[in-house]
Amino acid sequence: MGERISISPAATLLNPSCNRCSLSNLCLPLAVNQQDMERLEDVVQQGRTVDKGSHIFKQHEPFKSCYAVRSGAIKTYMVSEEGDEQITGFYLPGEIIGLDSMNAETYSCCAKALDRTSVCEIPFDKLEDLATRLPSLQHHFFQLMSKEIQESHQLSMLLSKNTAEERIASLLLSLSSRFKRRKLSPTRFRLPMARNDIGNYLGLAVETVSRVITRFQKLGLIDVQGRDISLKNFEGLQEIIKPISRCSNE
Amino acid sequence: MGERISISPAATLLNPSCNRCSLSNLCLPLAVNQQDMERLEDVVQQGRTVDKGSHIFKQHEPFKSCYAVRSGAIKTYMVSEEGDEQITGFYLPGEIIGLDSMNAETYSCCAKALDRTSVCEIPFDKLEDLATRLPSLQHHFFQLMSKEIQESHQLSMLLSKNTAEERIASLLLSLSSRFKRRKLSPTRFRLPMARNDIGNYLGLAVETVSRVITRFQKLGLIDVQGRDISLKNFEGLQEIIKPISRCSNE
DNA sequence: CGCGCAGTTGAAAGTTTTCAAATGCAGTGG
DNA sequence: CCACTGCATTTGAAAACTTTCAACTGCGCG
Repeated sequence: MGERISISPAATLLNPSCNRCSLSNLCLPLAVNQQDMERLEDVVQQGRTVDKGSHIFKQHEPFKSCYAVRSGAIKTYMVSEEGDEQITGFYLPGEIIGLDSMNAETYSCCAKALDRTSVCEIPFDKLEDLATRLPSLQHHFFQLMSKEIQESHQLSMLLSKNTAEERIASLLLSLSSRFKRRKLSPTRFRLPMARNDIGNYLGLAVETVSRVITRFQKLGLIDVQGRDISLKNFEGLQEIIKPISRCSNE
Repeated sequence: MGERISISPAATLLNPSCNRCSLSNLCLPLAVNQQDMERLEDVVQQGRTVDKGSHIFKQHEPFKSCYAVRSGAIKTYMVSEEGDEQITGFYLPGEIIGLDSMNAETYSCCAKALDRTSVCEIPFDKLEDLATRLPSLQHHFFQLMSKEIQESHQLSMLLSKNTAEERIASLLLSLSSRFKRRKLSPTRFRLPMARNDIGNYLGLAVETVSRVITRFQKLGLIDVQGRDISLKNFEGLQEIIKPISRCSNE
């Protein structure tokens, strides 16, 4: 299949004043000096662009790099022998994929662009090397990975204990907060993924996703037009999900 | 309640020849020189013992350390506002807990001993510090964390796509391979956790767990006596679960 | 303009859960 | 040492949520 990969003509996201990606405060928010900055730029290769539907990497390919999403959106998924996919995450600009493959010779999942997507490549060997010299980089990656574990645990919790409505409300609010983080509207956004993907990710049939979204619409919680969503009643959605809280003092 | 914590009188697991824990080839399999070894020993505090039912740490407590399990077994779980637990993992000797809290000021889950359990404490600040000087230690922790992400993703997959039978077969085989790793019998072992915990972890009602286990017994796949299990038909169990495989070439 | 896929909706079918209750096991105290 | 209490486990039957199957609608693109 045509995995069309091209180099973006101009690094439009670069901030010309310091030659630094405008998203770096999200994916690599490091306080480093000029010299370290240059080292970092030597490691991170900016500007690879992939078309919608193309892979950034595939399961079982040799693991070489992690990637930071610059624009677009990515889904990662594992494939079983029977051929069914399990989506393990959706990744938006400023987020990093490939962290789950750092323990192996090969990628443990596939990464596919949900839209036309631009990524920065972070070769793992160079990253490891630099991290030993840049404590803040090491610290940052420990944090990133730890966060990924935590989020995956929360997904497990969602899948294990929550109803279809709770799962979908939770996903919507997660997307909302991630858009907000990027200074975009937390209440009006376009879903980067198909209903199919939502269902797959949340362990629900497509039809269930559709029904729940329709129900939310009827309840006045959201307003949907295809993939365009606006959250009308934020608190209502929050009440649907069950937030994590303090450990019981048994 | 009574969180009785004591210091083990003698570090019985230490290998006297090199003063190194006999499990270190599992949790910290590093090729380091004598000097680095001493640094490492300065960081890892061995020999804290907790009674069955006691916590090693609790959600929302200040995060200070990760812990390596030396003996016994631990479950980690998150607690929601409503008070219901979600178990995020079972940890056996040679495995490390707390990796999901390295991105925050506080622990993101509780860790409770399923049996009388001994742990080695690994203060995070010292670990980070040493990791910048010991590339192999940094590498090892990247691997550990990556593996944890991967395993959590696989759990998500299990919860999202698989039936009760597949989930339980999968857990049994996971435990089996982890006992094998410790040179214990992979076919006969004692479950460290209650049926309740299994159900919680796998997103099933206790009753379902009980029924499936009974069914496996009737099918001749396993032989159960309370928590003592022997896997009679290993291949049969493997056929029940759907293994991960190569990415489809779409 | 029509094909094709994404999304929606309805009704029946299935797992799994919930509710209820019995049984077993273990630690406690008499 | 045994009865007792409490918790873990098992089992049965009904209820519930979600899935599956089928069919229809809608939108984007060639």
